[in-house]
Parts: sequence; C-alpha cells; structure tokens
Amino acid sequence: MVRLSPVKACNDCPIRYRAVCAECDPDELAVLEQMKTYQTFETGAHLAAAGEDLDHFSSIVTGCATMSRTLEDGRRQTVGLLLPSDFIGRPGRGQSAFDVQALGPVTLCRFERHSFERLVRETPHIASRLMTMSLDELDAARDWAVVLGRMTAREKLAAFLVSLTRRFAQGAGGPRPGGGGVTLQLPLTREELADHLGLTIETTSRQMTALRKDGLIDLRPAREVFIPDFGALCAEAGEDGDGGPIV
Amino acid sequence: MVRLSPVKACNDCPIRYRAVCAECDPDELAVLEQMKTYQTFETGAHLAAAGEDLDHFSSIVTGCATMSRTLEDGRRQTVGLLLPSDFIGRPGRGQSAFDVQALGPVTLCRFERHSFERLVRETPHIASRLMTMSLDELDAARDWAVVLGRMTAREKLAAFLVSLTRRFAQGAGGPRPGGGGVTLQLPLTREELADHLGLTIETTSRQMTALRKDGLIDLRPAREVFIPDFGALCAEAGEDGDGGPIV
DNA sequence: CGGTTCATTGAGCCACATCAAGAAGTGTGG
DNA sequence: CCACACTTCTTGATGTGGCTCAATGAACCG
Repeated sequence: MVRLSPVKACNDCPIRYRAVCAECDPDELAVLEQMKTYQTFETGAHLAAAGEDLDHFSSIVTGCATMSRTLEDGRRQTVGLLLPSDFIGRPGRGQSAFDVQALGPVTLCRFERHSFERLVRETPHIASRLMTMSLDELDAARDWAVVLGRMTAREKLAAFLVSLTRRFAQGAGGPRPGGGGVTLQLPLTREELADHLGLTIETTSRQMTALRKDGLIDLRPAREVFIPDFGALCAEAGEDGDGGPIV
Repeated sequence: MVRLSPVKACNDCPIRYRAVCAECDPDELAVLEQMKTYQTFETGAHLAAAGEDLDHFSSIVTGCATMSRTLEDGRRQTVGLLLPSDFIGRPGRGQSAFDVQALGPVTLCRFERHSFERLVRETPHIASRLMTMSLDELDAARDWAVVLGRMTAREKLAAFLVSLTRRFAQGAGGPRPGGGGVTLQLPLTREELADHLGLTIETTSRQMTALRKDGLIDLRPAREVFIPDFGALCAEAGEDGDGGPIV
C-alpha cells in the first residue's frame, strides 16, 4: 500500500515553483532536500484519516486526492480536491480534521512534523508561502460553499468542470487548449464527483448526459471530457464572464 | 454610516487575547496601539464589497458581520459569520473576494494595509497568530461545506445553533449556561439565516418552529433562543456526541 | 396608531433523491 | 483472444424535501 521511493532532486521537481518550497532560494532548498522523503500510494489508499494523529506533512508531487468527511449514516462530503503541489497537514495541529484518500497512484514529498515546523519558524520564505497557500485554499473553500449552497445540479457540474480545467491549466500537463477546445482528464469517478458536489451519483450522471446533449461537453472513454467552448461552459456555471478563456 | 470613534487602550480591549494581537508582548502591542484607529458602522453597512479595493485590515471589536456572495440573479450565500476578534481582509491581496456587511452596530479596530503588512513581516507573533486564525477559518469553512452539501434543513438549523453557541461560549458575554440550559442571542434575521444555511426563509422558519415543537429550543422575543438541552440539539445536528457540553 | 420590516403558516409544485434495472467498461485467468 | 466477474455508468419510474407563491400575523418604530 505504501512504499518509499527514490527521491528526486528539487530542481527537477514538477512542483518546484508551486508547492510550499516555491519561494525558497537554493540554500533553503538544500535544507529541504535533506529532510524530504518520497512515498507512493496506490489508488484508494488513505493518506490521512479524520481524527488520526499525523506526525508528518506532505506535498502531492503526482496524482490526486480528496479531502472528505463521512457522517455516521454514510453520507459523505468532499471538502477539497488535492492536486499536485497541494499541501497535506496543518502546522500547529497534530491531527487531520478530514479523511484524505488517493484517487489514483499518488507520490508524496514528505517531511517529519517536528523538523518541518522548526523550519517554518526559521524560514520566512516557507512561512509566507504556506500562508499564501492557506489563504488561497480558504478562498477556494468559500467559493465552493456558494456552489454547494446555492447552485442547481447542472450549475454545480459546470462549475466543477470549469474550476478543474483552470486548476489543471495552472499546473503542467493539464488540459490541452488546442483547436478551440479543451480536453480534461477527470480524476474522479461519478460517485466521487457526486460526493464533491453534494449530489447523488444518479443526478450527477444525468446532468453530465444533459450537458453532453446540449453540446457543452463531449464524454469520451477513460473519463475524458472534451469542452468545445469553454466560455459557454462558464456561462452555465453562472459566471459573469469577466475572466477570459481558461484563466 | 461610518464614524471614527475614540480608541480604547489595548489592555482594556475585549478581544485582547483572541484577535491578531493575541500573542503580542507589551512592546509589540505598543506599536499596534500607535497604528490603530476605531471605526463604527451602523446596521447593514458594507464593511467591504466583493471585488472592491481594500486599503486596510480590521478586527471586529464588537458586533457581528457576514461574509457573503450574491449571484447575478439575486441568490445569496453567506460563507462566514464574523464575530468579535475575527479579522477582515487578506494580507497579500488588495481586494476582498466577498461582501462583508454589518449585522448590527459594529466597531472595528482598523490598520492601514501597508504599515500592517510591514508589521506582519517583522513581527513573528502577529504572523503566527494570523496563520493560526486562517487555518481555523479554513477548517470552519470546510466543516460548513459538509453542512451545506449533505445535511437536511433540520440538521442545518441544529448545526448552526450548536456552532454559534460554541463560538459565543469561547468569547465573553456569550450564552449563559445557567440552570441546565443555554440562552443564545441570534444576530441574524431569518433571511440572513437562510442565506447562511443555503435554504429559503420559509424553510428556515418552518424548521425553527419544528425544533420548538419538539422541545429542542424555545423561541423568545428579540431573536433570543433558549436551548434546554444542548446535548439533544447536538444529536439533531448529527454529532457523534464526543464533544462534551458546549465545548 | 399606521407604516414597515420581520416571521409564520398554508397549498401546490418541482428538482433532486430513491429504488431498480441494465449497459458499458475494466481487469483477470484460462 | 475470449469468458467471466466486478466495478462503473446510464437510464427509467416513482417519491419527497424543500422551493415557490400567497396570505396573514407579530414586532418594531416614528
């Protein structure tokens, strides 16, 4: 389930300029390089469990994960989708408030709690980057609350596809915006999608079909989604269209 | 609408040990004391508007406010309820992502953006407190996403009352936990409550009535809510009952 | 005391949930 | 390459929680 794997040099790291280390200078990076280990997980592995002690932090290097909570009767809500460069763990608290689960094979860059917390205190570039990332996540969580609280099922789907496209576009290897359309690789099953959107799997599936029939998306094998007109999808998500294409 | 008002000494401040200044030592406090001004706002005043430039930060000293977004068609979702000691504004970004509106008379302790951002950089006690507060808000926002996405109207109401009781209990002058019950002063109208819960005003009102008829709460004049058995209300909110009374 | 805002209640409807059945992928062993 | 099992996805039929529309009641305030 969990394996240690060879560590890549930070300079070759795919998330070098987006993760907690983004603002580090070469000296600081050298310290991080000493501390880090790599771990790989299989699909479905639990990277953290709600209420469980966490003696480490990690950055996602490759793969995706969800952060979710499950109520006693089985209802589940995903509260965050973690992509490469996202951070797992909360400095100043030894427990995770949510379950974190790998959506596919995941590679983590891992730091032990005590040494990393000391590093944060002593390295303003890391502390400041962590602050920026937390505030971005806070904004994202609040944006998502608007979606969950006030949008229809169709709007939720559209908003999710738009948001995922934008997030992938910021990273590398994301959707290819060629020929007037974008291709998106969904990392979630319909059920995981439903848990993220606060819907049932059936409603999620029906709305995907509806968007397809309306020509807003094309559903392809292997969970690939083609978006012929990104602006049109944004409009479905109730956007005021002031943000140009993709970004 | 806005007025400057006489500044209180930090040592007499009701939020001295909960706001951004909580970890400051006397020297640091003296610097803050030089920088701060007080502002008072009337009910309904906009403390910030989504997309608007913000050249300052503030802490709520007294009163309550909501953070919300309104879609073009008028649907509104509140994404946060701000109580005394809560912070308004986001270091590193000059614009507010949400509307912030006073629920009643509000007093703010205000700092100008540039001088405060410099202070944050130079004062680890402030930076660290800001980090802790942001992470707490992030957890709260994610907790709320679970409520919005997966709970029934009745559970939403119960969860909100429970959460508000706990937040007031941490501050001063909150609910009085005397005689086997708690009295809670709601700072929101039914409409504001509905916007926070992702419901309509009618459903909100009906569920309040239902909770009253079931003996879980007592509705009193002036938006006062009496909770005879806090644990019973927690159970309605779908809590696993591992957190003792009130906290 | 009359205007205004806020809250409650009722009747009917609709978007989404639930229940149920297949269809389409995906992986494994022969 | 196929047969089989299993998971994922789609689609249909029906139920229902919360929304909409509408009216009345209660509280607040000049």
